[in-house]
Amino acid sequence: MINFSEMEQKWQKAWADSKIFEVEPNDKPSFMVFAAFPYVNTPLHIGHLRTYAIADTLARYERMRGYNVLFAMGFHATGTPVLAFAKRIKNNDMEIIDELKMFHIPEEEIAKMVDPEYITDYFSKTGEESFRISGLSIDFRRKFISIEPFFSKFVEWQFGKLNEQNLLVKGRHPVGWCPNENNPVGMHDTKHDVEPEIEEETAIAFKVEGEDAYLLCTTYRPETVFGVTNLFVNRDSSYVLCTIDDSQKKYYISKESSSILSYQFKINVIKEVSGKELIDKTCINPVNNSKVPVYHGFFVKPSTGTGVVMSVPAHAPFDYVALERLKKEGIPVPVPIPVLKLNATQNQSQLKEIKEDIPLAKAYLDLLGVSDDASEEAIESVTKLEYKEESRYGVMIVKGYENMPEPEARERIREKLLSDGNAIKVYLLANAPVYCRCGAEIVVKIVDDQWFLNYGDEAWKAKVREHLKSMRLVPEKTRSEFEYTVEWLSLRAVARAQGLGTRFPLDQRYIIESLSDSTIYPAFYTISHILRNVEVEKLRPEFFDYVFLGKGDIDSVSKSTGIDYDVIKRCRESFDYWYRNTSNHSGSDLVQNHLTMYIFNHVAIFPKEYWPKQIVTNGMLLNEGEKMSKSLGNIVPLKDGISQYGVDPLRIYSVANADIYSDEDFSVSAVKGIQERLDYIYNACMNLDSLGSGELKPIDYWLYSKLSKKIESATKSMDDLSYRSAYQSILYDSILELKRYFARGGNNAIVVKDFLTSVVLMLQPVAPHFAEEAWHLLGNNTFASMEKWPESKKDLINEKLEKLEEAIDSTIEDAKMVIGLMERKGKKVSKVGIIIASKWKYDLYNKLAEYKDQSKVLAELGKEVSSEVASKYLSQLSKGHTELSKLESGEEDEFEEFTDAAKYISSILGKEVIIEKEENSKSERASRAMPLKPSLDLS
RNA sequence: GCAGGGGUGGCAGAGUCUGGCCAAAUGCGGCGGGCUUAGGACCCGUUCCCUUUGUGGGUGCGUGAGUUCAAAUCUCACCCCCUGCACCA
Repeated sequence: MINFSEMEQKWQKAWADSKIFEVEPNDKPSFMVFAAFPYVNTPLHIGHLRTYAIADTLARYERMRGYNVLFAMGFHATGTPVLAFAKRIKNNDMEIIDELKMFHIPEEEIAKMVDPEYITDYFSKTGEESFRISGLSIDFRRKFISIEPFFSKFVEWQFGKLNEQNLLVKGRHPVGWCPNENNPVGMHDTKHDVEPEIEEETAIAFKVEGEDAYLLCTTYRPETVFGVTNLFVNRDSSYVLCTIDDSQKKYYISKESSSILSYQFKINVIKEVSGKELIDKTCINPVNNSKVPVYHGFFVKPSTGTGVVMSVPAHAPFDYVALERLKKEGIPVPVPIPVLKLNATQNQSQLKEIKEDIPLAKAYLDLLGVSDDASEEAIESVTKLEYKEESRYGVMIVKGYENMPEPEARERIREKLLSDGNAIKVYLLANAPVYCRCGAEIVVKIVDDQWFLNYGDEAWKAKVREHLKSMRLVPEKTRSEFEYTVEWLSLRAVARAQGLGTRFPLDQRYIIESLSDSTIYPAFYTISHILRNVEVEKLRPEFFDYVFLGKGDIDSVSKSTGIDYDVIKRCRESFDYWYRNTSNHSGSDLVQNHLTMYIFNHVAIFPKEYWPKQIVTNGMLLNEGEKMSKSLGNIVPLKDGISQYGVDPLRIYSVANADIYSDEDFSVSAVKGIQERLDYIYNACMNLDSLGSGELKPIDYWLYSKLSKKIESATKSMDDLSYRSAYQSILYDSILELKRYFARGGNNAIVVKDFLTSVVLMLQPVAPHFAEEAWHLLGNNTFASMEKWPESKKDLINEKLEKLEEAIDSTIEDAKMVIGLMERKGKKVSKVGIIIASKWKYDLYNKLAEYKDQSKVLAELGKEVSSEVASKYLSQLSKGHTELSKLESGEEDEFEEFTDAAKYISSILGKEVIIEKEENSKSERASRAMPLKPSLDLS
């Protein structure tokens, strides 16, 4: 068995010593590969390997195809995670400490991780180490961390460029907010890690009759405003009359909501009233001026929305039930007014029959058997079903909106209400209540002085859309997701109050948000190693303008910045050379944010020739069907995985075992299977000396034919990044072919060496250490990593021979089956007769293939066979509709090939084998022989 | 809800774009056999059902319908699963 770790260390050292992956511009075409920044506070586990292994496979392949390839990497450290990490260590949080111990991080190191700087330092070092032992062909000189001062200079320049184009805007934005701590809250700041889900709702104003005031109702379904029969308030709650923002209108809303909404609006309370007082009032429906009374709604919660609800008993189970309960109290209640019906033609709702005279809300209550006095949960479930089905099958019956599907009507009516000034937008927490870790209940706040990057800018979007069309996306099916994201991105907040990173140039109080500072970072790889020797203060905008945009000239830039002429020149040349042909690699989860922003920012900042060319995304590596996660404790640290299985088997597994886009499951037995296959190839290389020499036999040509085809198809697959199918053929199939070659009597050292040489070179991109080792075993002394990808020799492809060999295999299969049957029946088989079809059968076969018409073939029949026999044969051939194609081999070829293979067949079957021609055979089964399907006679 | 991906044999996972050579690659697992002191490794056979001196038939690729001489593959509807939905890396 190969000692993987010994072998891997040997070649990693050799690559590092020879600096073959430290690249500079030369006269070859360039190709630059980079993979998403790993975040610097997590040790790498085998789940991380996949993206990098795929990127490296591409890098190594393109290198073999004649490109000068740069593979670069760096680390991401901006934002709050590193700070949060340090805080947790400081608080002696055992969860995180145990996790670090799982990665074998010594306690004394963990102790030092109270210092953020130490964290980034430690993980960037160990991270690099992990990349090195993964055999990635990275130019490590260019590594940087996103919080290094020289990178900040670059980000400042980037934001300057965005600002020049007016893409940075200041505005309002709703966020989850803790009123106690006065801080925005994300998922990580809440109890039980719930994401505060902010929902935009409509609040419709109903004028109070005879009073200069409105009742403000929040609703999810503005389209039902036409069906409002009354309003509901809670008679036991307190309400206030107030103004909202600068409007002159006065509104009644619940007291609780007035304080919740005060984070969104300027609310000025005029007076407090009780719910009871409101019940005496009558309101006017803004859409049809109908008079609607105000009732007590048992389900109305003052903390939800505005604490005022519009009642649509025809379509809302709660409203219907509330009115029924009031009826029992002897209060006269209104008749439901329907606004939509279920579309009869498409209706697949759970309602078995729809009775026109029963309100849908009632129909759904009956369907689920929920009575008027049921629990709120029960009514809630009816509501869910009804809303879902009405939204799917419902069409409006309201005048002016007839037959309009419900979702469309909802939007239209909402827009109308807003533009007429009859409604206002409010934000609610959809999953309220959500609590901050401090215990306070979270509200929605609108922050005013937030800076945004305006991805909604139409001109910008248009450029992105256009460029996206020309980009290569792998796999292609991610395109629709990109397109969707381009449309969906609008304002993105780019300034944060806390965290590591670059100060926001337009307001020094803020830090640039951490996804926004890493959108064009790959460009920095082209010059980062050069800038290591330049003082940070010298990296003024005009330097970057020249390097990335070609603005100005070296002399003046050199004068104003103090940077050496040659350094500037070298930077410009390096960027211009490397950044034209790039491939960005990442996990598929980044399509919706980072990767799309990557395109946006490039398009905004760089000249067109440097825009992104290719994005490759891959699925996750799972462990036993579960995402590898700290909480599940199923993480295999990368270093452990490598020392246990060897990095090459892991690389092959993560690159070639599954379709690139789908998630794959980590399987120890599959990795072992790969080790064994590498071992087989390794041994084959070792044992070349024991093979013979001499003239080439058919089986040698067969192997050459297989090899040539393999190179051809593998090359195509590699070009398509279909690594799975490429390595299926390069690794798995090659071994099956070699095994068959030897079994079939192949024994030619030169042929096998040619075969292995190509296979080993083709393995180089995924299994570089192994390939180097095998390459040297085969007598070479160069680096396989720098060799050329093998060329297919088309003239060695021999379909005829392959068909004949296939015929031999299928004959063996048939014989095995029949022997099995006979022996099960107690008949002993000692001899297998293989009878090759007569020449005339080949002739007729070819004619039929050509004419596709039996009668035409029969018309030309010669004397060697009766028309009766011939037509029977022909009809057998045309059985099934598969088209026949002309045979390349004839009777003689087949006879010779089978004769040659007799020993092979005999050895597999364990029986004596006799090959004969149909015309020479005395067997009664002889006539059953067909071209490439000899008849069998067992005795 | 919106968007994206997916549902194939005991399991994993190809095949779907470009319909036929697909009872469906490959791997794992199971079973039987060989080798071995034994285990591992390795090698051979087998792994939907029926039938058979053969290359035949049936059922079958989430469910239902359709197109076609022919459907895992194309069309439509439905059901189910996974992922993402923003200021968070």
